[in-house]
Amino acid sequence: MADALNERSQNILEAIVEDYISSAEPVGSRAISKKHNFNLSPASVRNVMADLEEMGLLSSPHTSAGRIPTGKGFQYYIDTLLEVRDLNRNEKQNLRNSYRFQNMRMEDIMQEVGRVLSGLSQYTGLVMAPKFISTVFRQIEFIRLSQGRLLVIYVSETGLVQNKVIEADPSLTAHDLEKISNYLNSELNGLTIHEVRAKLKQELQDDRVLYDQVKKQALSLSCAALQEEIEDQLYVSGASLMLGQPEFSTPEQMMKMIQTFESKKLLIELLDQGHSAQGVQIFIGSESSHVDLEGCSLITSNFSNQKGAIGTLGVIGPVRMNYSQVVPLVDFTAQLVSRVLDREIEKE
Amino acid sequence: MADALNERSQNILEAIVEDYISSAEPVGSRAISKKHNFNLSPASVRNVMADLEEMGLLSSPHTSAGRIPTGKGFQYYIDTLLEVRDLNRNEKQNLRNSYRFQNMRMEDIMQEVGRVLSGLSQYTGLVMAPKFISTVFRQIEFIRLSQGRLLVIYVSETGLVQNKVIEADPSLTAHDLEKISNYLNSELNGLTIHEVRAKLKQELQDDRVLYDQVKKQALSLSCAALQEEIEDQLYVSGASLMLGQPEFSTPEQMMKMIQTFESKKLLIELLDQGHSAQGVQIFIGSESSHVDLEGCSLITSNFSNQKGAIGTLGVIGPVRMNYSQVVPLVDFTAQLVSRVLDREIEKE
DNA sequence: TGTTAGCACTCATCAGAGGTGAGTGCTAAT
DNA sequence: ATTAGCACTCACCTCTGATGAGTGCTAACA
Repeated sequence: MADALNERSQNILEAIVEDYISSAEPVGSRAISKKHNFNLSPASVRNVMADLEEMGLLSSPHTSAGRIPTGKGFQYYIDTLLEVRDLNRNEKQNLRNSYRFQNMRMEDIMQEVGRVLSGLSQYTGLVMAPKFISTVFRQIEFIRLSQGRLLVIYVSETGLVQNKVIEADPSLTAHDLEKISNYLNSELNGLTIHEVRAKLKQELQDDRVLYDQVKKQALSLSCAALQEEIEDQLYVSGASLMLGQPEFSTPEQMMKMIQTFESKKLLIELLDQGHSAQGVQIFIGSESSHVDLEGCSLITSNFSNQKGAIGTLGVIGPVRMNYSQVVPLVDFTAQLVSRVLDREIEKE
Repeated sequence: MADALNERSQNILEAIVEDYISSAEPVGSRAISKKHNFNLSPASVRNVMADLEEMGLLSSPHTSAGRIPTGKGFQYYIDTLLEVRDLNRNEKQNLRNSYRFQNMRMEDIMQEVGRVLSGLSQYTGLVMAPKFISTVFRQIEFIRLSQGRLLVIYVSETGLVQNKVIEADPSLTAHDLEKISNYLNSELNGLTIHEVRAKLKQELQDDRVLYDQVKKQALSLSCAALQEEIEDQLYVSGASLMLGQPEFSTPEQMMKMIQTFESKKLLIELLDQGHSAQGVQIFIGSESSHVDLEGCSLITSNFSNQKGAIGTLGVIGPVRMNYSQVVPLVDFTAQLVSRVLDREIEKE
């Protein structure tokens, strides 16, 4: 149906969307007929506009204002009109130079990526670290805290360090713990947490385990340490840039926006949705999807290393976003980060 | 000079400040003479107000509005009029129950404290983790990344895990690293980073070190790992509550506020200022101090364990803050956190 | 039949005018 | 010393009319 647009309608829709992207204001028929040389009078443009409005691609805030693209209109623009040009060599090099990953911890890299995404796009940058379950086991350490509580430190293949506290048999000595971690480090090295869990489950069913004290303790400890999910880590950068956008300029909208960013829950949910997809994904936060992100668009892409640890990064901005600029930025950055993750792994 | 206030002036100033705290609106003479039974006519109150204004404790936005306390006025109120009542047993127990520190990582505890501070005060909660330099050495681990880069994991006595990446001789084997970390773990245990540095410096000057390969490598690695500062960790909770305050309700002020919170730099600076003090401290962000925090007040207190790892927590809100409620909250929370830090240390 | 000029109409936005009320400072009476 | 009385100030609200951008419709035109 929407594909039934003839060329002229498409051109006009495109012109309206692009004008609206740069002005944030309703677009009138006169402006379209003038700026873009279609050789059409405003009246003709108006006719087309009326058709587009009927199809649900445009809307007018009130009778005597111009037209604004609807969510559906943006969707159509993105799906069929948007041409994403690749970055040229120069731009790629510039982007590479923007990132300084020398001797950075994984956390810092994530944060830095968010900062640069935000800085270059002038919207809000999001980076979600690789999910715990998809990371590859590298090393585990146990440190005794008081009262039978153990600090577990887990390091993934990519150098991501995570820790949690678990309850444990208070009679375990430091020496026991060392033996246990040595055992686990040699047994589990190179497996994803996913695989680790499968292996643990299998071994626990093996009766012979019962007779090997170290192995038994090791299994029960690692179960406690690795079975549960570790909270997702989301880095948000440049939230204040969002507040500068005219569509979020009222105090109420600002409040809502900051609250949404602060809780992170909704953002993580959204980033998760694109988690299995390849390449750049675009979500348009229309009326249909979550209320709290009405008027927002999210451009994301996954990054991963060769062993499969998958994270997601992206940019969130107003629906009226400069897609032709942001899409390649997100795309190339994801590739870049993927390469950095691979670099972290020691080639042995 | 300001202390030359007679009792009536003090009472009126107090009334004005408290009315203003609860209403956020200029306070008029009529309201004062009515609500507080001073048995004074509005006209008399006005006379006193005029005096207080002359002294710089009050100001009027324009001729026909009421009076607003100035920064100096608030300062006076805090210094000489504010009575901070202690929490009673019930309130203390409630507060204790608000915090759930069971099996939490240090990071989570900090975040949770921020959340609770913010939730109970309805302002913005701040928690700065103990400074790296003040923490007590517990354990260090080295993990090889690619290209001669080492991941250093440092665990403090309180279970705070920090990591960084350093360059290192690529020829070091995993076995070497284990020997080195074993050496360091036994040598440095129980020292603050401050003391560690002194010890390293001393040992490096000892010629005999040159002949002990392990010791030499250990020293050079630990220097690289522990010499530099690790960035301060600041947890900000409930920034959006700040935006709900009428004094920051314009879009511009909201933007400024969020930017200030986002960069964290200024906040860290401020929290640092009270870092050596004992007990609750109050900063009033008047015109004199930083522009970005004009109209804000900061209530902080340090927390520390017996070994001296010092962090800071607090609440930031409008100058027009409910000091009599927030001060005991901050105070008692700091005590609570201190006790939790001590609990983390294994009694051996 | 598609295009366009012309025209009446709509409606957000802005500036100015007038009214309202909270609050003040001053003065004179208590 | 305190206070009642009063003129005065000024932010705030509402009403008004003017302005102009933009629309929809109709009739003329190629």
